[in-house]
Amino acid sequence: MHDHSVHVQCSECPIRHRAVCARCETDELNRLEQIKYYRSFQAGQTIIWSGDRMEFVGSVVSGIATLTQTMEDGRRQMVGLLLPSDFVGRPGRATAAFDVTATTDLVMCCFRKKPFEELMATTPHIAQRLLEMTLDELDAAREWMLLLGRKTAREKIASLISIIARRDAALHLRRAGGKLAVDLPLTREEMADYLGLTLETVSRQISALKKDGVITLEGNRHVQIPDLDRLLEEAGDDSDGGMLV
Amino acid sequence: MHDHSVHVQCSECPIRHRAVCARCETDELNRLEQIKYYRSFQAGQTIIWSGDRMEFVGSVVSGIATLTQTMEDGRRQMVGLLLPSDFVGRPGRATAAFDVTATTDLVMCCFRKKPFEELMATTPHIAQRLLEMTLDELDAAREWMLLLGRKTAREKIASLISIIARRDAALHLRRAGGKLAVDLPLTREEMADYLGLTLETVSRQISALKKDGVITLEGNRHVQIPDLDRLLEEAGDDSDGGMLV
DNA sequence: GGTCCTCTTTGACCCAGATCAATCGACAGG
DNA sequence: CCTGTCGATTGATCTGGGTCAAAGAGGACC
Repeated sequence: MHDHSVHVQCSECPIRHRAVCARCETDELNRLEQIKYYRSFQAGQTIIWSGDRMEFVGSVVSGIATLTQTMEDGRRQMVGLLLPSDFVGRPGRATAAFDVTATTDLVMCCFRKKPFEELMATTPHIAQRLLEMTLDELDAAREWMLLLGRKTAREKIASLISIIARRDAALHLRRAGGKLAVDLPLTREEMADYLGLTLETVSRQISALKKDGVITLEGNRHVQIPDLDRLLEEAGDDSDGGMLV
Repeated sequence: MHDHSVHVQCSECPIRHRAVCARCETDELNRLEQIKYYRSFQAGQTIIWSGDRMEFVGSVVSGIATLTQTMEDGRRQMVGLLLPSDFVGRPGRATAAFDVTATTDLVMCCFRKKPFEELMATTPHIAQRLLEMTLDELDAAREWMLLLGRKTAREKIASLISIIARRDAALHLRRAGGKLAVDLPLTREEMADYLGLTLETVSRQISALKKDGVITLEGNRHVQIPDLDRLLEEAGDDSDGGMLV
């Protein structure tokens, strides 16, 4: 579909970011220059919240946003993690029984809903592309459900790290000389919300994985993976899913 | 969108089924008479399994099918429940890291993949309709994730019952005189796989809900709901989502 | 009737992960 | 320098739901 292999700074985006904005470079959506605009959010800023409606659809250019659902008593479950190139928003009727929050400073490439819908109706490509992306997300959600329902805390942590590593690899981010490394873009608490755990358990399991040599830590966020197969095994994934070349 | 209010026997389907086949009656997909065919599966029959690919896309006419993911050691998590009018299959490339199994005798309204894809490319309506449905499924998956990650066993059971009740209501199935009742289409074990529990816990929690008067049981499968609000409260859902009427 | 067989219920016990609480490190401001 | 804040770690204890085991409740079939 896309060729994500470009590493240079995206020339179109008004801000600086680590990875090239794949969406901007190659996507069909890019044809829609007329109705496209960029929007920045600060870390911690809520973009929409339950009951409210989002007036745009768009994709993440840089930074990270999360979708979370919250119960009355405060229990929170993350239901979506939006990394660069991910799409949010629902053409057609409103969705949004969940919050969308920027966890880092965030730039999104947005399209106003109305004109976007009109364009979608006249351009089969757009709807098909969007369907493709939504189906990918649905697949990811289903793997996530397996994780939430059946995996142990240790497996959940290992899965999360390998998921982020996979995403990074897909965007051709850091792949420094054989040794695989990822930056966890989330706090322990956010990881806990992602995995359906408490932050204490997350911390303990990360420590355990470190002690067992599955990962090494540098600071709180930077994780090195000496042996990817080992990590995938810990994650309980039966297939590597062709993660890395 | 659809008008599901018809109660009569669907005149198009070659088989008999309780509810009208909403898809057959009103859907755009129905225009595709030429490439449409019906297919029956026996209860327990596996339709596709991991690694295999499904050669068709289609929607459930009658009966129930499940999508499940299985880990090497046998842990299973249901990731999709296909009730009449639900759609399965992925136009474009193959997905299917999960099994699709008929849990009851099942009839599906199928379209061969190739011609369906071609039709989708020329008919914007189809792709948009499919996108709409996929987004609905994604929303459902996200609520499911909240359930799996954060709800207690009791809340999970109450949620499952209310989800099935909602689905039944949407299809205008049984709504006998004020008192709401549903048939659980799943065994205790299947419910457990749905909810990320064990079958023993499912059984215990159903007994507990019965003892507390939230539901009454008639046989193993037939559940009466004397007070819907009470059930929704037990489910921990903050909104009734306009469930009935 | 009796005997499988599958699904379900119930009991007893245990453990993974939650909860409560203390401590630590990094960093910002005064 | 001290102090406050925020995130992370670690310890002690508790508990919801898993595990293991036994028994009940229908069918279906002989």
